Amino acid sequence: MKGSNAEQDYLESYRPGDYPSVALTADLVVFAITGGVLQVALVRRGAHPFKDQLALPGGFVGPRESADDAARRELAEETGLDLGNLPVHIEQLATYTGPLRDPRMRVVSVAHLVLLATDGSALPEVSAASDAAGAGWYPVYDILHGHHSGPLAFDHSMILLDGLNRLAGKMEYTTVAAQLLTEEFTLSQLRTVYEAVWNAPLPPGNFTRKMTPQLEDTGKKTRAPGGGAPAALFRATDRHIHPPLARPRTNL
Amino acid sequence: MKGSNAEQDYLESYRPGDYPSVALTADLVVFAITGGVLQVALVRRGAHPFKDQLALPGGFVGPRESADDAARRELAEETGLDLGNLPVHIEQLATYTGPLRDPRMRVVSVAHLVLLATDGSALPEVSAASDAAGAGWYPVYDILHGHHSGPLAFDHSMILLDGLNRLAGKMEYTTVAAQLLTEEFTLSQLRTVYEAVWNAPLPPGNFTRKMTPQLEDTGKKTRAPGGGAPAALFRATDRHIHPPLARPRTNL
DNA sequence: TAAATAGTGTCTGTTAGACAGTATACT
DNA sequence: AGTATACTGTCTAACAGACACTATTTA
Repeated sequence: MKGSNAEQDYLESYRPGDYPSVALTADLVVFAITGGVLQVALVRRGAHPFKDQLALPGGFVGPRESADDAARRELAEETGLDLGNLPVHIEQLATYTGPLRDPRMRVVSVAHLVLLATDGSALPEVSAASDAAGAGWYPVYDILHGHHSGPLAFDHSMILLDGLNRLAGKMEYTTVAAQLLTEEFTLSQLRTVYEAVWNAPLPPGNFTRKMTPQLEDTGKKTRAPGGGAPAALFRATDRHIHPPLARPRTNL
Repeated sequence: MKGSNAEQDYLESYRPGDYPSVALTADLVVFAITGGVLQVALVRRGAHPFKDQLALPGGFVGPRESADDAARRELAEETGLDLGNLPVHIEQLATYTGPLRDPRMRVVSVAHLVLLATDGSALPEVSAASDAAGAGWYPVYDILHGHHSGPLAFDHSMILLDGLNRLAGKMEYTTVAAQLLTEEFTLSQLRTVYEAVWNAPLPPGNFTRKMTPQLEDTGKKTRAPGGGAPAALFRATDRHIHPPLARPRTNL
């Protein structure tokens, strides 16, 4: 049943017109931490529809790549970051299929959640994409509140909110938060990530006690930057936190 | 900037050939409980590729519907169930975009997790789909182990596994498990659902104590079926369980 | 010395986990 | 009566939450 006859057989089983076709894009919700604030990478649209409004970066999925491959390629293209070197966390978020979400034509977007590693102070370089008049980092909670910006293009505000909720939820029971930091980090830095994403303060002492057994101790210590004791450097493990870390009331 | 000129403008901004197009399907991971065992609805393929192998039900997303709408329509068509009446839980699971997952052409599948309400004994009716030679319910863990069946068509084994993991994980911190039962249910029935999905026994006493405050008490009681005290009937709420219910070692 | 940060100790209230015990119904 | 199921009580160990306290560094 596996000769060329059978092949001929099923290759005829679909004819053009039997099925609707759609354009497929990979959209990116790229998060990074700066100054204790959760930031998202956005581009400003140069063309209609939603001209001059902010949008998530993204682009078409090529004929021979998966959506995840496309997400990696787009990330490199739109931000100039090379994923080969940097430890970048990418996971599929959700797929948005509303038939009218793009007025031009049927576009289905597979959204991806991307976490960039930073040392908590310097932003990773962001270069403008070819089809965007500008690109930059924006504080997530400001964008979601619509401060100084207005809504995002298409249904990107909803995608961004879904991305934030995914990240915030996953941080309760995994150590994903470490993906927003360099390979070695202190518990203070990690706590800063939690506070930035959850938009709520956490008591330092209890945070240390809860997280320490979930991480790998490198044995190294930091030199204290502006006064204070040197902090131990940890490395992330893929452990599940059980029981999860309790999240305070959401401050969105 | 919003006149018909601008409209003309952006309608020209994409020409055929600028972007690759794909066929979009909605695939269903339909779960139900019978006899304390988690079952999944599968169809047997009548055509190549993967002829005569078991597959998840699904079908093309129409030009004017979202993937979620298509999932609801397919569920009604393939199982003969009317979702207007029954309380059926549907949520998007993930999207599978590997360029070679269907040898005939580029097919992107948005998988959905579907939970059918049963009383724990009778199976919901399943009628064969038009393009499938047979349809039925199969124990999930048997299928995943490949007992008496072999692997599923396409990448459907992975989709099924993802669906199981999503459900099992969500049951730790929500009351989704109640979506596999009728509107009013006893704690024993709910515990049966947990045991079927997690494939592990749970101590009845502690389960009752943990779950009772998460549910709405109807005040009613069951008549005891085969000896034993009458059980209180509860209704599901959308509460988050905090802290989550601990899951025993996975028995997959 | 003063200030800032890291990390530990301590106390209390809550809960999981284990399991015994009691209550209620059917056969 | 015997049995099966529902539910509550009890005990212990572990943990969260709150907060004080010590230690180590820089200015």
